[in-house]
Amino acid sequence: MAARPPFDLSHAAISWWRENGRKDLPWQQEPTPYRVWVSEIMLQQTQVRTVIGYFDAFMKRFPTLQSLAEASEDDVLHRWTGLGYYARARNLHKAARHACEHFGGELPADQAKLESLPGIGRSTAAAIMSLAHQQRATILDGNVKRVLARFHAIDGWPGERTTLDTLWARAEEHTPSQDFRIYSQAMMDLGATLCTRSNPHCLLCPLQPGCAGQHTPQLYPGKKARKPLPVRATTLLIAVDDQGRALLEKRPSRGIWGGLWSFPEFADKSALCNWLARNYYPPTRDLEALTPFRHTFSHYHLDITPIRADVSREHSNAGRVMDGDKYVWYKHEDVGSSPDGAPPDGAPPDGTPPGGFAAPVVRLLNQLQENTLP
DNA sequence: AAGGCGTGGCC
DNA sequence: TGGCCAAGCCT
Repeated sequence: MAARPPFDLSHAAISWWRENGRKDLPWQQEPTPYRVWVSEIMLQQTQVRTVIGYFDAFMKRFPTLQSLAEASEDDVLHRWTGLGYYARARNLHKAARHACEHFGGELPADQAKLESLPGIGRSTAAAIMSLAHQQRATILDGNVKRVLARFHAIDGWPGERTTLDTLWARAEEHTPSQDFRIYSQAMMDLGATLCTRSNPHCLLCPLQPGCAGQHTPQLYPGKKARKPLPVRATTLLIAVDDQGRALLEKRPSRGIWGGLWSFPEFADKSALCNWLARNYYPPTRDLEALTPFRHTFSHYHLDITPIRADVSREHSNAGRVMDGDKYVWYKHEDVGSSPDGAPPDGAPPDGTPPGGFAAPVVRLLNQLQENTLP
């Protein structure tokens, strides 16, 4: 079998850009170091559409590096209003003054010197070097990270040192020695228009033939590793009356399942038993815990132990429990096969709660209905 | 090195 | 619908 020649990423990206790239952005006209610099700062964590509304006005007010340096910080911040990340504007102003003071009023064509200016990091410095000074330099912004992470199927979150190092290494390797200016712009355009975070257009992508992530783009770049969620435990009382109704409790509006209907919740079995004995006669037989199961929230796992207790409402001293606004005896065959969604109005204490159910409660109610509680 | 910084768009 | 993310950098 003949070895396939390695896919030439930069060549493919450059060819694509010549045909399909963006060439009419405001900062691409007269790409002077100053204009490229201002645009790159504005574009940090900010989408092109938003920046377009600010760039020309800013450049009109501060047409040169000198004019920016001579302006007051307040004036600069004023022109930045609405763009967000205002430290960018303060740094821009500081850097302009520094450049006037120490770099002869010009932005240096030197990556290290650029990076010494406040607000200019490795990638922004490279963008200025490449796009404005026409020197070979490697950028790695969010677009390029996404493109390269997919192209090389690089696992891991780019916020991690090792992942970031890998991405920089790949980025350096791909940077051509010719047309690096076009290459830089092409990679950003690919990330912004085709290799988007969601719904990338792989079929239109010039890198698709060599892309290791083309079938699973959603895996890249990797997401931040979540530290393992804490585990909490709770106990739910499934009190069932002689007609098969279950006691539900309306939860307080704050906290988990706020305002939803749930089974009465207790810290543990003994708290549950105390409550049961206080409000009903002690159950006729020992309470057996049902099979515990896990419900996961965004911020913790909740291990739920349901405990069923058959109670007789004839023999209850439940007057203080039976607050119709907070408790209801519920049988969901009265309303339908599933308690999903908002049940129709019902009159407590017998009937249907006028609100939603906590998710695990739906599961338990269905099992109760089908008599399949484990 | 993890978190803060702003606003707008996405599903 | 609210969490996640976007042409990052600084501390």
